[in-house]
Amino acid sequence: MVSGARNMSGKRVGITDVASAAGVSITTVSHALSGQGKVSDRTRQRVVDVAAELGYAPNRLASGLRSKRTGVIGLVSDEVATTPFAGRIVLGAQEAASDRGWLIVVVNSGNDRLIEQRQIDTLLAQQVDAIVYATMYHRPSTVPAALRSIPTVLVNTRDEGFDTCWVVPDSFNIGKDATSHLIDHGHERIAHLTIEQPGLGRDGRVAGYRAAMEEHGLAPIIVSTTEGATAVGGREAAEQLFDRHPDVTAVFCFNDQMAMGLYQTAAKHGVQVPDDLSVVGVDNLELVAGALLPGLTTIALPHYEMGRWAIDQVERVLEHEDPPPVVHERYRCELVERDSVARLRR
Amino acid sequence: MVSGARNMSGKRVGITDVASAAGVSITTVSHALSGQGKVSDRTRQRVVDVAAELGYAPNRLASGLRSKRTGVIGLVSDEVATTPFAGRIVLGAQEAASDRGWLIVVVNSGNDRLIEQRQIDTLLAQQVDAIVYATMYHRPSTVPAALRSIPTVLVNTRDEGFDTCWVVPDSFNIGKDATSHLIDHGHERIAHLTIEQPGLGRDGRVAGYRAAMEEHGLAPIIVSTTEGATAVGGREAAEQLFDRHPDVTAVFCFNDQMAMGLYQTAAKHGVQVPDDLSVVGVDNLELVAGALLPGLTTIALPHYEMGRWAIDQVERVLEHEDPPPVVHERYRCELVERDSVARLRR
DNA sequence: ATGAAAGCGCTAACAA
DNA sequence: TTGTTAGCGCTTTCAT
Repeated sequence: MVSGARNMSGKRVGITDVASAAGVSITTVSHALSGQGKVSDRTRQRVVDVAAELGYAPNRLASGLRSKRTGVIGLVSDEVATTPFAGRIVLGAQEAASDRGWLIVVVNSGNDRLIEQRQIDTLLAQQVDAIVYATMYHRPSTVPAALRSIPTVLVNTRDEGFDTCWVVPDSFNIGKDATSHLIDHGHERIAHLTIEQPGLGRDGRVAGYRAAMEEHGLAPIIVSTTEGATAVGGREAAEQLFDRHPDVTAVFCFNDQMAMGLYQTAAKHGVQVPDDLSVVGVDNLELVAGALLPGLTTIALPHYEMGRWAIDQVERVLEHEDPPPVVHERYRCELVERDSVARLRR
Repeated sequence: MVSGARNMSGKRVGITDVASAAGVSITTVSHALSGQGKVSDRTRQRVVDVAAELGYAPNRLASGLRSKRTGVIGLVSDEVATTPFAGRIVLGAQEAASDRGWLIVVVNSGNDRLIEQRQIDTLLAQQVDAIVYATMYHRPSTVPAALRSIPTVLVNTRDEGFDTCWVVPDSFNIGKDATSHLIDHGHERIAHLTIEQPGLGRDGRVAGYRAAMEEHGLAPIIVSTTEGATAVGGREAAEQLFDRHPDVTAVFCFNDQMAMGLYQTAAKHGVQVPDDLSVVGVDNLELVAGALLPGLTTIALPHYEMGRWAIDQVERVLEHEDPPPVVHERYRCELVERDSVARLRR
């Protein structure tokens, strides 16, 4: 039978319909379908068959009310629209939830504390089992106090004053791996294009870049912009770079969008990528890294994986009566090779 | 009081806690808070104050079970991650829902009918009040039969065999407006770069382009690619264009990504945008249209607005006992001017 | 192994 | 205007 089926009185098929059709009590139906309690195999099979035939699906409102478990997880994020990142986190969380028959309710605050508070209240009133709190950029945050009353997992962020599970990208190694990749290709005069504004992601990448350079006895060249991590910012930083350090042979950019700006400024100056200049970005935004010519070698941010990880942790917390130990994770990020890095010929 | 507050027995504050604290019955609390039934202003005020003080929020599971209204809307989409479009639709729906104290549950099918069916079953079991069914690209679809048992609004798509509200972009006028904009700037040899694969969005834009050209007695030049609506497809189509129609002075591209490919091929051929070639795209993807140099003039797709519209329709259907007339909408799309169109000097 | 009954927290119908 | 009572459709105790 099709889902959303009705019984003869026009109401959605309920547990009593199944019980009477199978000739058992509603308790037995509940037991047979949920796998709880003891039911003979013959009875169980009959109940399952009848339920399928009638197109029965338990009303999750009623079961949630009684069992205190709704199978709904709230996902609070600061932005869901400006970048495709949000989508990847949501998708990972969603697929992990779907595997367990759970649902994700996404709300977004637009970085407004009042709206955020209201949204969380709505989620709590809806009796969500847990909340995943995600920020679109790797940065610290102070999560609303209301989250302390419910299992919470943080994605892309952490809160000094709140001891709960979190997962972030390993920003230090993003910087180190990107830079090492360029060093491995024979480059020595390697610049880092970044943004002025401090942040967990930015600072980690800068530190990783410095570490890789120093490890090889190379002098770091850091150029930053106040324009933000966009193509415009990339152009601005690139102009500074070409002006002050015309001899660099490779550049590690804070993100793919800044790398796009660098491509544009390079073209304007008649500098060819990768022949005259090798470039590495961060994000692996298909829309940018995959679309640039030549394709941009970049480090992929593990948004999908972090979304999945968050739901794994939610399950771990919900399955254990006594709270399991709090876990933190720094995801190592993969370098995605395209065509923007050339071996330096000396 | 903070939300998610507990009473002295450690349970979440309930309606009985409020009732006894305010010295009234739970019915009166319900009436006072919901605005239903008759309650004196003094009593209402007292109840509201006490509820606020105790941090009470009604359990939406319990109220939904009784009232048959959950305040949760399901949003089914084929993709939520690959493009920022999904985000805009979700955001619009979400903000409209939030205005009404509703919640949006997003599920995505990844274009897999089986997964789609399962996701919809989960939504129905969760007793969502309505479902918004959205596709990421403007195309026809056959929605699952289960949606006929619940108020449904279609976004970016319609179903021949299912008479329900839908909203799509006005693709014909996208083509017509984009082309007219170029004609208004004095261009006459205007090509249209598009994809081979037919579709509501593609076909409408092609028709609109043809209409505008014919209206001005100009000969249409259509170049299409089998590579898909990406930068790669744009490059491929652009190569054809420069090869076969080197004299065009303006191009209307199927979307921003193809326009990006055109920019790249133009640069390779030493053709300057906009001095030698004017370009118009479609989508207004900030990541592309805003990042290209020069900035791309493009037609914005009304994803956010369609998301909001869908929730408006949901409300209209839910508020009326007897189903109100089915409504369809073709959103006229706005041209966003940047710097890729120049007046033709003859 | 199965079923009767209680009750999750609320709203709707009805009584006072 | 306020309160009493009966469920909403399930799961959970506790009998049998």
